[in-house]
Amino acid sequence: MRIGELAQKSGVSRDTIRFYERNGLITSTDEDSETNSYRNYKDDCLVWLQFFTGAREAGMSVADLRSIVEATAESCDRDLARAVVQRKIEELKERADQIGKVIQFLENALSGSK
Amino acid sequence: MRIGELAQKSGVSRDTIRFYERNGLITSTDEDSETNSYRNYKDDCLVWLQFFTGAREAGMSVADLRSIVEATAESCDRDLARAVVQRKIEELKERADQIGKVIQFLENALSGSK
DNA sequence: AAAAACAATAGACCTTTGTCCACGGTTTGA
DNA sequence: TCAAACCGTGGACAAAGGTCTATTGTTTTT
Repeated sequence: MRIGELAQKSGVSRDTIRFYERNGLITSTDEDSETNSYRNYKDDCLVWLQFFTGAREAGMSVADLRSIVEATAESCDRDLARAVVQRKIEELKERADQIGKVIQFLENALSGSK
Repeated sequence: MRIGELAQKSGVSRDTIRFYERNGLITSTDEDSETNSYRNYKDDCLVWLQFFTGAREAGMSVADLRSIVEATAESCDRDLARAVVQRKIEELKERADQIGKVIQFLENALSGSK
């Protein structure tokens, strides 16, 4: 599929898709190298983009995402991928904990101000 | 206390404290307006700064923090403050949920790649 | 075939969140 | 008293994450 379709389906703007691509988060092929230079995306790009959107909301950086994408590439060591992803999971859990603490603080503030 | 002491106690740099102050997160008084223009901070600034640090780690923006600070100011309506803080708590919970989803996705990816 | 819609690239621009620096005053300890 | 340590201001700089525009080329639609 072309970028417009992918953008529409994923809810991620064309510019952002190209930005992600420049940053190694997704890849495309040239759909027809003789006539145009349009990017062509496989269906799994859509899944990735949806993941990226959620992950960004969860506070992961583009660099984080790239390291996951890279580690899980076909060519890569399965154990390495596992380690990288495991590490990111740990970081996410820490962040979730931190959020919990902040919620606590705010709830205390609320009840303390009664 | 002066900015250096506050910085040292809070672990927040002087520059960042001034930055926060410019952005309405904390306030100071002029310790001795005749001789110098040094800022003077009350003890509760330390508590705020510690909260800010945790909240930033949790993904809250400086603007978020400012709205909390403003709403909870003495002069403000108690109910308004409650509403603002409640809203921020909701947002934090949403973020925590989002993190949970991302963790799920990553764990699936891990077990799916076996 | 002509217009409308879509795509590519390069580069400018924007916001957020700080950090660093230079320059000039103020305090403080030896 | 004199240097070291501290403080203030203003402004430059930076990195991240996009967004927008201009220009040009390709498809599609009518």
